[in-house]
Amino acid sequence: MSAPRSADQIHASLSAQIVAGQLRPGDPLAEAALADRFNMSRTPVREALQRMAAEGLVERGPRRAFIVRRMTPTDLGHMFEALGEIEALCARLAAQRMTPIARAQLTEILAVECRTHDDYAALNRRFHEALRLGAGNQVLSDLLADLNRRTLPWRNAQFHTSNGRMDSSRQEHHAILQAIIAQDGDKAAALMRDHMAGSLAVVLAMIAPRETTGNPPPSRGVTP
Amino acid sequence: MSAPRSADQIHASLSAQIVAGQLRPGDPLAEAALADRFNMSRTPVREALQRMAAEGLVERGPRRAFIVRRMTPTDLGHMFEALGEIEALCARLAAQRMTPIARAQLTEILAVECRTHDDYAALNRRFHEALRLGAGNQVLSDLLADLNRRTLPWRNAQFHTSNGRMDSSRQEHHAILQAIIAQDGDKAAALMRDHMAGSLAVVLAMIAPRETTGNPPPSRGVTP
DNA sequence: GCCTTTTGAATTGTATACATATCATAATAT
DNA sequence: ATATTATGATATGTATACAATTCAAAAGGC
Repeated sequence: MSAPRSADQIHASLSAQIVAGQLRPGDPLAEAALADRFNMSRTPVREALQRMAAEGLVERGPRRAFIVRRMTPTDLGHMFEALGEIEALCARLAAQRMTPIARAQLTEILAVECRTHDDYAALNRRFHEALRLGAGNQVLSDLLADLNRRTLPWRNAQFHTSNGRMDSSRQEHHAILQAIIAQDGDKAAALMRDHMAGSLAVVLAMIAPRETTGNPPPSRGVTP
Repeated sequence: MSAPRSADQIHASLSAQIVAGQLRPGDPLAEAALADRFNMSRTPVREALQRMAAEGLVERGPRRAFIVRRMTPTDLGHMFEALGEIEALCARLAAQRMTPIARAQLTEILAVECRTHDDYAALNRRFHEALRLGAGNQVLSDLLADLNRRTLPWRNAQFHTSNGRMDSSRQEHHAILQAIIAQDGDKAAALMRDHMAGSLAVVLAMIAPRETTGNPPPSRGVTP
């Protein structure tokens, strides 16, 4: 059996709280307080925080204390651009490389009916995941997963936006699917770029007015 | 003054030894031995190793001991493909965004004469660095820096290859420069993709015959 | 003879004590 | 009154002791 390592539990718990918005950018992460809260010593807490720092989820604040990572508007723009471009790159590779079977599975994913936001979030996740797998590059897939995790605290803001976004997002997914079935890599990439830009513009518009290095509106639900 | 932190020193030292080939893939990194070698306790050694693990330079071996990261041939292919594609992406963005001044500086970099391999390695580094800056995206720039560090142990093998590669690499650089001056993003990206593929094919050809999860030939000099 | 079980050593994971740096507060001199 | 310096508290950085786990080797049963 795999031994339960304390540091891993802390890492998972803190990461989840950060991406869920329960811990917000700028919040302090004092070692002693966390050790007390998890009923553990500072050592595994430090390990978890150091790993999260390397992953870009937390940063150093005053007194070299760890704080939940803040983002300048410029940082957010760069991160979302990188996310969109690499996702577009994966779409192009997927169009070139997916097997007929994989294309059929991708079609199946989009054929599922869903009404609630949670349903659609799950569908959306499956769609993008299938595309990442279809690109056939583990490194790019890992990069996307990382960027997704790091932007999740900010993307969750999309929940409150119009339901219309859900419908247009779905149409864009189908357009991308058609391009992939046609094995038109450039078109798939261009469509995916627009798709990501559209969904992320909503986030930026919601975040820009607020102070950006501070706290994004806490909420649940993801609709890229 | 900034306090000298032991963990940072160890991290820098070990990272340098790994990318330089003095520590080779699969080599064990026992905590006690390293602590003894650096005349420090295990705590900062563990911190350095954990950060390097998150950065992808080391991995876990038997007994959960840290070892220098190994790579399957598939992993290497994925990593080099990701490197080439993102570099191409940056070239396209740079073509769209570089100011006339930045373009002039890029031209200057390529105008410098150089005869030794070290000279050319420096020129090459400056060229790619200028392009990353020109893309104007810190996140993509960081991603490239990471991928470069992680592939450095394997790319160093290129040193022994023919001098002809240096000349053709130089010609490819000039072609990319022309595309950027013409602000032709797609062409710059395509040229960069070919450029990276060409230089990395040399590495793969040299590595493929050997056992790939083991050790790359140790050497110095980089010529992407 | 081969497989299973047990036992042991060696290494990593965790806890705690101590050292050190950083920031805030207050006191003092100008 | 303001600026500067001293001083103290609080949090992080490091060292060391202990616990737990893992792998290997040897002993025993089939």
